[in-house]
Amino acid sequence: MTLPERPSEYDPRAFPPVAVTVDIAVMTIRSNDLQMLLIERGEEPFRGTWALPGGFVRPDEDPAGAAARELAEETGVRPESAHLEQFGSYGDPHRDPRMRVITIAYWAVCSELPTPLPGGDAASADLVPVSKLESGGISLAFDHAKIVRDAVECVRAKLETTALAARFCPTEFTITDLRRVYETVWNTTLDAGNFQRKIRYNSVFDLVRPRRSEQEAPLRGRPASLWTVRADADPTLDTPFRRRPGIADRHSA
Amino acid sequence: MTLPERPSEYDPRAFPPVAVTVDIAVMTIRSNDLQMLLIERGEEPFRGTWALPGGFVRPDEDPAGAAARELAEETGVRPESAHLEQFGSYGDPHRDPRMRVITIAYWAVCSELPTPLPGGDAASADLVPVSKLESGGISLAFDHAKIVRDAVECVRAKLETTALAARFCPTEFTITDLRRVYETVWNTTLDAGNFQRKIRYNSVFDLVRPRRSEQEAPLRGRPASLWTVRADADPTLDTPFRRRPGIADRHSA
DNA sequence: CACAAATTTGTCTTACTGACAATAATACGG
DNA sequence: CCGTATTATTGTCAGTAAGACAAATTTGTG
Repeated sequence: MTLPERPSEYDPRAFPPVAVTVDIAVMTIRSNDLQMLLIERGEEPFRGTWALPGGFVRPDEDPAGAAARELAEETGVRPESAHLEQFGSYGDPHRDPRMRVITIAYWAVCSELPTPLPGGDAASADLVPVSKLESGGISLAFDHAKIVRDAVECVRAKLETTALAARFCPTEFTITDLRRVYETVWNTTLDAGNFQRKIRYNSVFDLVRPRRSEQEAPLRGRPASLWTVRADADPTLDTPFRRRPGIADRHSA
Repeated sequence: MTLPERPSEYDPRAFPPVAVTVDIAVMTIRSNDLQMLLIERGEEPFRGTWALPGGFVRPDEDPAGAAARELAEETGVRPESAHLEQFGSYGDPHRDPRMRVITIAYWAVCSELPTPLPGGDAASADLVPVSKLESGGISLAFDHAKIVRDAVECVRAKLETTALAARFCPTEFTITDLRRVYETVWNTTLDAGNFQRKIRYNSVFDLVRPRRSEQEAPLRGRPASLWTVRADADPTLDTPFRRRPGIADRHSA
């Protein structure tokens, strides 16, 4: 059941107006750190405060389309080069002081985020380390702090069961690249040898070239082979990776 | 960012009206079958068609509150006796022929669902086997078929990592009760001995009484001990249960 | 050529799973 | 009281995967 049955309520204007928006938590790895794209609000309320990029769902648009459009408009990320996924809705009656706003939240993961341009309605845009957001070092507009927390947890959890980690990398990547993604996002360290084995066993990953090409990052040591993900989406891993609670924390040192 | 910055767009009435609803996929186990509570619509559109219970999010209400209220109103389930969880939003511009309606979808799991009363705005309400919904034997209003599919998958997946299965049972249950939940929801069979071991090892479950009390169902055989879940919520299992693809299908015979 | 720095492979121990057998506790019918 | 049916619980054993390391391989550099 979606609409009430009493005829008086058929008239949409009988209800106070509601706005529907999308907010997008775009994550990437930069300088060995999980970072999130935030914008600095140019208008009240929360002028000058950091917030998630987002915007209205247009009348002819479904939310997923709106998210893809906003992603392109505000971050310059081509929708097909990023993984975009809905993870929840936030509709506290007073989350926006101006009026009732229900937002549908998406997370996105991409490699090679173009340097953020202060386009759209944002005063400026920047990548912010997720660790700073989690430690409360940066306060966010509206209820975006909670949305960010939930988005990060979604991505962390999804690394366990799917090949999402590869979305942080270019189409071709080394196993070490992939391991660094896990280590960065989970903020932990993983044994290189054991990790190698898991990837190699997983039918989701494909060996592309036995040797990494030139000019790539580590100029010393044995060159690594290049791999890809077999399917386009984020396929589920044959055997999941589990985050172990007791693993040493890289930042605790 | 949640609202556009151009002053002309501050006025909510500049936007075509949008309605926000919640829809709830209530699941329980009845007659050894996973069943979902559906209502038969009493009004157009889709009069006489089965649909998920749900309704408007009121102006002063957050979506979770609306879901809990509708759950109580339309199914008689006390919110604290069920596990209610949001799992997605559905906002295709034409999912409701009358106007733009965005719905926030919840799934709920409970034991002992009171016999559904055709209250609220529904012509009638009934429990329907999920197998019938999955086989396409019953067609649903709006996009509720997809919502149902997603809800069932959410619950199936959540059985893997959390103690949600216990929500299908009364507070005290036997390990066999719990195993039947897994078997029913996943439509599979599990080895009783191995299942026993997993539950016993899991710190989430607590032995309550060494012997099941009288008058309980199986009047023959060795009586089973009673167990509970340690915490209130649906805590994550120490070691997850994995759905194996190749397990024998109980309905294939 | 020795060395450093990576990647990759190997070894060994431990833990968990799945299949299946054995034991324990109860009801019931003689 | 005894044997049998039935269910719950415990035990066994082989196969698989994980974690901790160690070793070998491949390259660049001095």
